[in-house]
Amino acid sequence: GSVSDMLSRPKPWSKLTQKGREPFIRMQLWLNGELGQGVLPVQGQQQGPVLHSVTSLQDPLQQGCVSSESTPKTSASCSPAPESPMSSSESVKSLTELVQQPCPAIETSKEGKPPEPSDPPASDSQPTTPLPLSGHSALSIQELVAMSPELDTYGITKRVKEVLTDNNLGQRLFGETILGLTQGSVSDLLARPKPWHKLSLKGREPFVRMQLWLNDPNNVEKLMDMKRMEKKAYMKRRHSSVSDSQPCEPPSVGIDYSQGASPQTQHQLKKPRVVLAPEEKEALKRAYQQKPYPSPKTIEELATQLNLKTSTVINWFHNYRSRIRRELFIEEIQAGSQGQAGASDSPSARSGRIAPSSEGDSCDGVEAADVEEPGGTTVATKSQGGPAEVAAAPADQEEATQPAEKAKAQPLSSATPGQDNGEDVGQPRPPPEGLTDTPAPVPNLAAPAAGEDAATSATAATEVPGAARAGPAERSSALPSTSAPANAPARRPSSLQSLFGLPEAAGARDNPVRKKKAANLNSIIHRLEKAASREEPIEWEF
DNA sequence: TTGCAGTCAATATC
DNA sequence: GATATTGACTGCAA
Repeated sequence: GSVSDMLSRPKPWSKLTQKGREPFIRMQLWLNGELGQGVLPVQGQQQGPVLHSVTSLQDPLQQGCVSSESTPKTSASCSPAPESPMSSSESVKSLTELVQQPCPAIETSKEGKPPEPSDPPASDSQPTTPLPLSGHSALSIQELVAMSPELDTYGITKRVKEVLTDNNLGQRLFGETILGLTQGSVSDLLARPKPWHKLSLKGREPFVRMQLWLNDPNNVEKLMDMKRMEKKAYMKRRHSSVSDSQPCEPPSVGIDYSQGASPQTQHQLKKPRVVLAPEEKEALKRAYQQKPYPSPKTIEELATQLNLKTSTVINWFHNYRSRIRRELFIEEIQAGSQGQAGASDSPSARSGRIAPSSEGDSCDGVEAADVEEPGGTTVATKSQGGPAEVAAAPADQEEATQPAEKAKAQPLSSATPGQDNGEDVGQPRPPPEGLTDTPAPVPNLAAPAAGEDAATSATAATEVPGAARAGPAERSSALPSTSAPANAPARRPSSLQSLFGLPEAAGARDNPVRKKKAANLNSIIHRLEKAASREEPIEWEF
């Protein structure tokens, strides 16, 4: 609590008492890398000699491997901290160099992690956590991250991808060896890196590792070695298993996370993964469009109607929101680089990437929805009225939330009130109380087959334009709104486009973009709604 | 308590 | 076989 308070409402130095300054000194030292982890004498004793107590904390850090990071497996990676306490001013500098320059010390592979492939088991206890940036970076990775200068996450991932593909190195190997992440995470990270400033300290870690790895002149070599070793181990295992007539072990080499319980038991214990049917996803997406933050009641209903567990619905919304947010990030990046100096290569390339994701129903629900027709003509209609409609949420409707949303989002879209499915499409709704909303039942799952797309788009469709409009509060912050006043819906599109550097034309068909925007809008709206319902005076920084 | 970030890991897709 | 997608989970912050 104290920390939270201090971080959010720091007092000016001059107003702090000696004691009050202590935490700041600690923070500064920590930022400078002079304060390692260790047990802080919380309260008490350290009184007077603030610095004294603080300095005493250095020790733990300098001793060899830092903990959390390095896996116990092999101690090899824990080289003693070569560089001890850096002076505050220097620390940052050296760190910068460390991260930005060739870093021979990054001993990514070998000992750092999965020990000999031949004995994969070792790793399973701690599947993740590998790597050890050892060598001169005896600083814990967290410290490196904390002190790291802003990194170009997009550029880093781009380079990593290049190196990996050029050398025919897989994500799995790279992830497990260098990042301590699983293949899926790596894939995700490489495909959709978040901008540095949007990352938490933890989220920055993989990027710092990647940067360090890129700086390592022997990076590829090391990874290749690992690859070879894995292969060797695999063959070895295969042989032995065959000869032992053992049920074949999972083919994956290296880190064998599947170890532990016998495969069979494991299998039985595992609960099957839920796989949502396309219709279910559609329904959820539609529900999302209506209400990105459904109330528990709505969730219940959705779950019931879709015959899903409420937790599944909840998770779905969480994941969806979060993924959409991420998509937006990339778009921002792309737009940014695009906009800038012709942003050479990358941008274009990326755009390609994005699109795909959006099309699929990956996360962009929103998108999926609106997509379609270039010209924006979505076939929206399709009102499904359909039966299947998961009636989403009657209940919700009342939720204050909607109003705001509609108030904003909808306006644009709808010139057509009421649209078929009643999805909120509505005209600009008045104030919060807006119970008015038409209950937009959860979209019908059964969207008319007709042009699926179209169908899907239905809802969104109606809002397509809106999507664009969705105005991104968040974004706006990033980009000066070139335009329109917050409430000028009509103009939104253009402003967004400019924000994203999307040519009008392109924008029209660039569904993905719009979708994201729509999603973003939803989120913003939700907040607004919340605020509205609370009647809290809120200052929005758009 | 709620929402989110970051991940894992199963599954789908290429 | 490698990579992409995605439901679920953990931990943290507000």
